[in-house]
Amino acid sequence: MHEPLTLGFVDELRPIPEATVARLPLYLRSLLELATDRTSTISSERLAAMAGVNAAKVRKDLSYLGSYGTRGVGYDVEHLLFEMSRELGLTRDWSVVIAGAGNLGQALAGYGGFGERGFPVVALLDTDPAKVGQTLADVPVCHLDELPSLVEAHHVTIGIIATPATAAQEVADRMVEAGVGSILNFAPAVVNVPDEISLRKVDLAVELQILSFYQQQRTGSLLPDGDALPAS
Amino acid sequence: MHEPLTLGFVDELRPIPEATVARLPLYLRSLLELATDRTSTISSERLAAMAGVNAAKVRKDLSYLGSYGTRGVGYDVEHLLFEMSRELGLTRDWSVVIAGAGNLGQALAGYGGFGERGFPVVALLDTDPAKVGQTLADVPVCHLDELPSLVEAHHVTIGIIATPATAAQEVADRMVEAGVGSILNFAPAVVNVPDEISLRKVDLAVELQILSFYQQQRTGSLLPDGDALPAS
DNA sequence: ATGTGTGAATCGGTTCACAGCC
DNA sequence: GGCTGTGAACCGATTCACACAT
Repeated sequence: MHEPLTLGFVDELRPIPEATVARLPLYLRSLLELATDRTSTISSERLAAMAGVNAAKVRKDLSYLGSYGTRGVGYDVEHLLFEMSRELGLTRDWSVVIAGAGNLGQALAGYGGFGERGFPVVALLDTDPAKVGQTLADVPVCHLDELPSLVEAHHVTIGIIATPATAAQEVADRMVEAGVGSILNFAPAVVNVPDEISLRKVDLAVELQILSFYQQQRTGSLLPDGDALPAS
Repeated sequence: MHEPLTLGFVDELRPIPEATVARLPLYLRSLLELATDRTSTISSERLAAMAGVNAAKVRKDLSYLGSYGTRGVGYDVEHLLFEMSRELGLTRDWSVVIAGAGNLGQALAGYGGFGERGFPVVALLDTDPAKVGQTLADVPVCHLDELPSLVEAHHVTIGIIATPATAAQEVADRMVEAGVGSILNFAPAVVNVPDEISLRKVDLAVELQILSFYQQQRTGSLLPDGDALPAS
């Protein structure tokens, strides 16, 4: 029984838990707010309140980045902001393409939040000849076949899938083939990618169905006929 | 303040783990696919492959719903579909309002996926007088002040927040006040709601930042100067 | 006195492995 | 023989609680 020697690739030798990684952007957002407020120092307690988590979690999470706090005082906002941005890889831009120039794809392209936060959208991709060549939300619509050259020209690292479910796997395959290293999938379909590619998914209908479950639990037994709450 | 030890409300006496609830919609999707294929029976192994999880997880998850499988055979697709729909509360429609008639709100309203799956969007809400009164993507745009009457008239149970971050908490408060029981928040802000309200969040920028982290880990050490592959 | 950093305890969820039923 | 259902083992993540630094 031998360890598969630090599996994967080299990696720096700090194993930041996945759950922590998922929260770092929350802290980052809070820190940015504090920075514009000219707040110079923040305690785990207050940062926790801002990020919507508890203080113990904040301290443990931040400790994975290093010992950037000062006992009895708190964390220096600027310094923490810097270290966290570095850790998250936000000291540079990461170019993005969005596959699927439909409703959702266009909205995502037009959603200011991306470019501003260091994720410039370099193209929308579609196969519909009526769409290719247009510029929607300031983003050129290219044919999906252009993917490899776009990736090369703009050093695209992230692909967003906003196509119908049926096209999702095909598009993902082509993204991986073209050299995209990370994929965010909005299509309601399971997509498979090689282990070395990062994949996250957001399924809007699934989110509603989860809410439906809990709603059902609360109202279900009381209201067989699906009417609203009786005024308490 | 009458909190019985079994926290919350009565509930049926099976405690379906949160992680399981979040996967049920995935199974549901797979089962719907199977049903249209006229497949009558499915093993945990095959269902797992379709849903992108492993077989042990499928069996444990499904066992929370009841013993609906047949040893040596598998699960009856139709029956499982029925039970799962019931459990998820999908035997009835749940009306939805979307706050924020901007880019994202409009896209969500136009996203066919919702209405089709039992979540009719009854209104977009905004405070911009230029938008109120229009019909976008077949959905009427109403003033946010209309929220209480809309909730009452259409038995709205789910609110989607697609406003700027600054408006999110205010909108959430008004939704809760109006009687909405579940909220899906797309705004990049932490919103607080009472314990009895279900809240889920989807933050697009956060998703990209998480991908950025892992991308960084892989390429980071190799490319001190922040440029991409030394092609060209 | 205050608030971080972190081992230790705990919890929820996943995986294993096999008994039980078809 | 094949596949489900489920205790038991395991693993990652959360929470606790306190020593330690300022």
